Amino acid sequence: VVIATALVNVYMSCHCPNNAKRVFDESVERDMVLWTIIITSYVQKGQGEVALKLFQQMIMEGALPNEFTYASALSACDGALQLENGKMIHSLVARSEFHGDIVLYNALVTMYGKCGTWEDAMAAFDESTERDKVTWNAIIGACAQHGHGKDALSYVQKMQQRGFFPDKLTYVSAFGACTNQLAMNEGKKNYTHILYVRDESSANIENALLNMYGRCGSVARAHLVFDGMRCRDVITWSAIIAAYAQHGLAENALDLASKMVEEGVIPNSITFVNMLSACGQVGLVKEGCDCFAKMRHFGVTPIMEHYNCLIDLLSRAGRLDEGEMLLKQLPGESS
RNA sequence: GGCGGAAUUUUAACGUCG
Repeated sequence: VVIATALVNVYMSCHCPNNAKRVFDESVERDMVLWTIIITSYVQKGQGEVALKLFQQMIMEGALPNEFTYASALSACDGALQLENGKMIHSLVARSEFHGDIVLYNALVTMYGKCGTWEDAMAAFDESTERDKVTWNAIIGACAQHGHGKDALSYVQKMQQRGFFPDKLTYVSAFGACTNQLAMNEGKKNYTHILYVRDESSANIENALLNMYGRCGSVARAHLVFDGMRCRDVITWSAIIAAYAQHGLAENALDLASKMVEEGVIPNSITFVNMLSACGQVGLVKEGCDCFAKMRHFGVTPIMEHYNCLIDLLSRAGRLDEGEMLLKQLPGESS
C-alpha cells in the first residue's frame, strides 16, 4: 500500500495522471491515505468532479473517511453546481466523530463561499467556535466571491482585534472583494493598512491591487502599481491589459502585450481574450485578426471566448461573411 | 505493537436576466 501510495503521489506531481490512475486502480488494498492523495491530486489539477466521483466511490465501497479525506472532498466542491455535493459531505461530517474540527470548519466556510450564498458561508463561520488564521482568510475569501468589500474590511479589522495578523492571502482576498465600483473605497482603506506590511509584499498582493484599480475605473492607479512591481507574471500582464481594454484604450493594451512578450512572459488563453476584447472595443479589425493568428505560436488553442471576440469584431465591421466562415470552424456544438 | 506517507484559506478575461 505504501509503495502504491508513493507511486501515485509521484505520478501525480509529474503530471502523469494516467499512470497514477492505473496504479490506483490496480491496487487491491487501499487505505485512507491513498484515497486522500488521489482525491487531493485531482482537486489540485482542477478536476473537482473526478475527485468527487472518487469520493463517492470510496463511500460506496464502505470505506470510512477520516478528517483529511473530508477536507479534501470539501475542497473539491467548486461552483454552485456542487452545492448539493457539498451539503452532503457537510452532513456526513456533522454525523462523524470529526464535527467541530477546526480544519473542517475552515473547509466548510470555503465550500459555502464558493458554492453557496453569502449567508451560507457566514452561518458556517459563525458556527465555528475555534478560529485560526485560515478561518478568517476563508471568510474573507467568501467576501471576495460575493463582492462584499465592506464586510471584507470589517473581518480584516476583527481578525486583528483577535490577535491574528493579516497575511498575503488575507489581502489578496480583501482586494478581490473590492473589485467593483461600490467597494472601491473599502479597497483604499485596505491599502492604507497594507502599507505597514509592504516589506513582505509579494507579486500576488500587487496583482490583486492592480486588478482592483483596473476594475474600479482607475487605469492610472493600476498602472502606478504596475510600474512599481519587480516581478510581473502572466497574471500581472493580463490584468493590466484587461484594465486598458476595459477603458477602450486598445493601443496601449496591445503595446503592453508586445512588451510582455519582449520581457519573456508567455501570454496564455486569458491574455488573448483580453487582447481580442481590447480590439473589439474600438474596432481594430486587422490587429484583432493578427492577434488571433498569433495565438497558435504561443501554443494557445482558440476556445469559444476567442471566437466570440473575433466574430463580434468582424460583424461590427460589416464583414459578416468572414464572421460566418469562422462560425463554421467552431469546434463542438453550435448555437 | 511502534514509526513514517495524505487534508482546509489567495490574484487575471468570459454575451444570459436584474
